[in-house]
Amino acid sequence: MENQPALANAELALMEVLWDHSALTARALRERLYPDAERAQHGTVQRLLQRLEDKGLVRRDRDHAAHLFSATLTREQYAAGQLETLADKLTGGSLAPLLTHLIEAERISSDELSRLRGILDAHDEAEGEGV
Amino acid sequence: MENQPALANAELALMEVLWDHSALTARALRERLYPDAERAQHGTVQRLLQRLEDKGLVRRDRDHAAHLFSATLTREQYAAGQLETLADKLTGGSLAPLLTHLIEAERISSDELSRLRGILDAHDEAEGEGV
DNA sequence: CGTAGCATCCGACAAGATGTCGTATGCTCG
DNA sequence: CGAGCATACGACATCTTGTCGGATGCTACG
Repeated sequence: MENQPALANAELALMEVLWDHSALTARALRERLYPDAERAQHGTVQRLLQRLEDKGLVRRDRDHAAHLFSATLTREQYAAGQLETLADKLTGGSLAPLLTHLIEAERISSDELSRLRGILDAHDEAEGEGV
Repeated sequence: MENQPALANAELALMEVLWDHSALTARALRERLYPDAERAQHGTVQRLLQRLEDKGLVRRDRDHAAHLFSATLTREQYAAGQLETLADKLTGGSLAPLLTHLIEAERISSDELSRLRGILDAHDEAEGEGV
């Protein structure tokens, strides 16, 4: 409901790394993000990390000399949140209009379509078992 | 493909008006966007309109003393484009992961779910008739 | 204990996007 | 022609983002 804020390029790039490696130090992050940097750029990473922490997307484990950083959300959770935000802003929270158009405009492969159908069906089954 | 750029607040507000009224003059737009403005703010609307035109989201009919402005995309088209952009950025273009999470997290009402199912089914039928 | 070395913290800044104006210029109609 | 309204557009203040650089802090080792 609180509409996850969108991430900018460098922030997203950093999150991508965190999504692929459960917990990393700022140094490890820097090595992956700026492998061939002349300048240290360690400050840059710290800054990004701090702002991401402020936004609630990164958790910081202070129990080590060099803090360990990890994502608070999975990529899928973040993505789903962005989708909700989008729907809230544009279609009153409803996903149907978005999907409808994408399908009608033939922008969704049949593979993808059957995958979606599979998701709905799977959910139906779960439904039967009560929550 | 070309990833429609996202719209900021004032721009989106203006598009909302255009989506509700096929073609309007800048003046009509201003009256709806800033109904109780002290200052004229006509320049602001013109500026927004111009930037939106640059982004390709607004079309301008110059055949009248006061140009007539209209949206080049429907709200649904724009929304669908945003959804695609989102999927491209976060899930390699695939929608399934987004939907999966939303459904599993019970963020989609059953109403919405049957609507989605309806969309998929409708598409199946159309399928049979060839393109 | 002192200090080298690496981490964190945080102020600063440039660049770009946004929203807002003000003004110059242009068109139309009486 | 001139009034009145439109458009064109430069200018600005504000925000966000990405980047540094330097101050401060912690740790480990001689």
